[in-house]
Formats: sequence, C-alpha cells, structure tokens
Amino acid sequence: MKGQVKIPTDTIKRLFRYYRALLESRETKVVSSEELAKLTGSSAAQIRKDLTYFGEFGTPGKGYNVEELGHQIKGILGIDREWTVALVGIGNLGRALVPYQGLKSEGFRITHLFDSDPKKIGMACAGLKINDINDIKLVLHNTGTKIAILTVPSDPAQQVTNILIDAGIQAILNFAPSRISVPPEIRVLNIDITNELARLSYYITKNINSLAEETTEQDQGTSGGDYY
Amino acid sequence: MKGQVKIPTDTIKRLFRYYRALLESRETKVVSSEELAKLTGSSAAQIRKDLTYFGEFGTPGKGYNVEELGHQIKGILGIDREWTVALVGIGNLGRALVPYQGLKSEGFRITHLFDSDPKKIGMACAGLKINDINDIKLVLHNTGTKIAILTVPSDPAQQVTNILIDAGIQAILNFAPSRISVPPEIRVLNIDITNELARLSYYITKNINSLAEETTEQDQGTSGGDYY
DNA sequence: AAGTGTGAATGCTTTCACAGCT
DNA sequence: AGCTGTGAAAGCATTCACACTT
Repeated sequence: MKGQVKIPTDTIKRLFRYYRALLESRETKVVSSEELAKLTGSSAAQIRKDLTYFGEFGTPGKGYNVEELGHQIKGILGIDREWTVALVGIGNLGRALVPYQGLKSEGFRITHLFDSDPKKIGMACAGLKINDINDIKLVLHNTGTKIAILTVPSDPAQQVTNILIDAGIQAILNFAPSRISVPPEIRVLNIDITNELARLSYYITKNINSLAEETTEQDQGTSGGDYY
Repeated sequence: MKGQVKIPTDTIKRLFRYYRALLESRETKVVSSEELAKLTGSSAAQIRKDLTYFGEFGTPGKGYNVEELGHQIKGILGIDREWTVALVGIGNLGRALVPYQGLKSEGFRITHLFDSDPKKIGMACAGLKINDINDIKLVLHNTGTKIAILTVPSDPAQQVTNILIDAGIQAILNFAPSRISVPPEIRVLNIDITNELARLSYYITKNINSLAEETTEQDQGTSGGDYY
C-alpha cells in the first residue's frame, strides 16, 4: 500500500513542523502550501512533495483543510495517541525533563523514572517514584512503554541501553554524548548539545575567516537529530 | 584559500564525532580511516572525503596521527579556544544546563545568565547571578560573548532573540519549540525534543504497520540539528 | 483564477575504485 | 603491502514547471 517509495528522513523531521504550524493556523479553515511554507521556512514545493509521500490531502484551487491535515499528520507520525515514556538517569537534565510541558501537550507522558544511584532510588521527582534501573523489566511489564529517554553519563550509556532493550524498549532518545549500539530494529535519536555548540563555533569561526577573504554565502540547510 | 568548495552541513556534524573518537583513541599513535569508521559509525571513504575538505592530514600507508588530527579538527571547528556562553531563560532546562560538564570540558563555559522574571533576577544559580534580560547589552559589553543558549518558552522566543542580536550575539542554540527568525549572518541551531520524540513515534508506528505488510528496511541515515 | 500533485531536471552527498605516496 | 586522497559514478533530495482539478 504506502511503504513502497523511500521516504526521506528530512521529510519526517519537517512533518512535525508542519503540524505545529497548523496548530497555529487553527483560526483559519484552509491553508495553501505557500502559506504553510512561510510559517515553517520550507518551500511550497517541498511541502507538497513531502505530503504526497503519504496521500493526497489537498484540494486543487483551495489548499489544505487545517483541521483535516493536522489530523492526518498526527496519524502519520503516530502522535494521535498517548505514549508513555521511561526516563533513565535522574540527574540535572533528567529532572528538568520530567515536568516539561512541551512533551505532555503532544501526548508524550513521562511515566517511569529510573536511576542506578541507591541514594536516588526510592525518592520522588515531580510526584514520580525513582525506580532501580535493574527493576525496569518488572516495572515496565504490561505498561506498553516503548520509548525511553536516556539522560545518563557517557560511561554507563551502553550498558543501560542493553538493559532498556532487554526490557522491550523500541526507541531511545539519547542525550549521552556517546554512540550507543543497538540491534537494527531499535531506533535511536541522539541529541548532542556539545556537538551543536561546536557547529555554532565552526560557523562563527568561518564567518570571521571568510570576511577577510570574501563574503561566503550562508547555507540555510535543514537537518536534525541523528541515527547511529 | 579554503572556502572555495561547498562543505556539506553533515560533514561539520561528523567532524565533532571524529574528534570524540580521537580522544578515545589517545592510547594509540595512529588510526586509519577504517578504524575511525568503526568508532564513529561512518564509512572510511566518508571520513577521508570529509577531511579532505580541510586539508591532507594523513600519511599514505600509515593513517592519521591521533594527536595531530585531533588538533587540526579543534582548529577547524574553532574549539581550540574557550567560548563564553550566555544562557537565556533560567527555567528547569536552563538550570540543568548551567552545571553541565560536557560543555565545560570542550571549552564552552556558561558565564552569564539572563531571565525576565523579577523573582529570578538577582538570584544565583550554580554560583552565577541571574541578570535582567534587558541589561544584556550592558552585561555582555566587552565580554566577547558570541554564543547564546535559548531556553525560554515559545511565546517570548522571538522577542528575546531580537534582544540577543542587538546585544551582539552571533549564534543561538534554540531549545524553544518555535522558529525564530534572524538576519542571515546570525546562526541558529534548534534542538526540538518533542520533534525527536515524534520521529521516534513515527518509526515505531511504521514498524508495526510494515511488519503486517513486509519487512521494510531500516534506514541508517545521519543528520542533525536544524537551521531555520 | 488558484493551487494541488507530480514527472523531469537539477543539485547535493555518498560511495566506488584506483592512482599514487610511504 | 597498506592506506590516503580524489575524480567519476551512483544514489538521494529538492526544485521546477506544468497538466490537471475545483
């Protein structure tokens, strides 16, 4: 049926941006690809192409029904349901994510906390009990939790990953600045803050150097978190 | 001199990963592109190609000198110096980043905190005073701070961005889940946690659907944070 | 008229494969 | 013999431009 043509990774990244723009456009009934382009920073052609990977959602001469397209994208991304999320590693960053509203509002609810530090295990964070990482299989049993956010230090990241996979986790959002290896059916996306700062450093540095030579064009590329 | 050929965005993203792998390989003197490939998940050809955008760092028949290549990449990325970083928006996430060691160890030092909440202004966070965002021009004056991390909510993100630019900030790492528009000489990278979770949701959902049809291949693409 | 859907063309990026250096 | 550096080829993604629909 659908899955014949290969869908570009970047299309998926943009889909959620389109969705956000649609939420902002809810006071109007219909949007054109041109209008969506302005709101999202993509091109109109890009948006139409991206959408046709999944179906025909527009009306020629009119545009896209805001409500309907939003509904469709939710379905495509699988965010038309609530996902429970396990958060592993209750350090500074982990604690900051627990109460993060941006996740809840799109249906990602952090429901289980894990750590390996005996001092933390048993304590509560934002109303949730911190469990022993070694009990994860037991705790997640029958909860249907498939997504984990990994906010542990680099060193134990791989070992913890193995435990997660054993517990049935299928997708990991990894904040640790190290590669974790997983079997091919497990999805990993990495958020590497230091890497992003290094890229900013590069671009600033390059600008300084190139100003001395000539005016180098700024590239306005788009890309996103990485699979390993 | 250098800036003739267009350098792929993804090359820059990988550069920092190579650098990390080199740090891990410091007990050995020389690495081949093949070995680096294994450590970073890229291909050997990719690594060689990426590096030749910037020079010839290897010795045919031998490989790359670990120490030397690490030094070169630091220079390319501009991380052979210390960057001072302004952190704007001292909420949960902001507070979590202040003490983050991963930044400090690569030379990114958060030196100035800003918020707009009168209750927070004047207080301290991890030993740093929280300043009024409206004083930013004054506070950053002559500090040479060019990078800002933006951890404010969506609504004020654009307005705060304008203030940052006025204060001379040249690069922004934006955690707010909204597009911020900036003049072309300003660099923005976005980290959008909810978007990443949505992508994980998509891949899990797709796997479930495609298992019913046929075994769809897993794509192992690589990409990273986005410019808008 | 206005705006979608889409093959074809263009433009990038990655991979291949091998000449050439050590 | 081993491994880099690199043109050429292959593989992807984006943009164009227009037929077609409302």
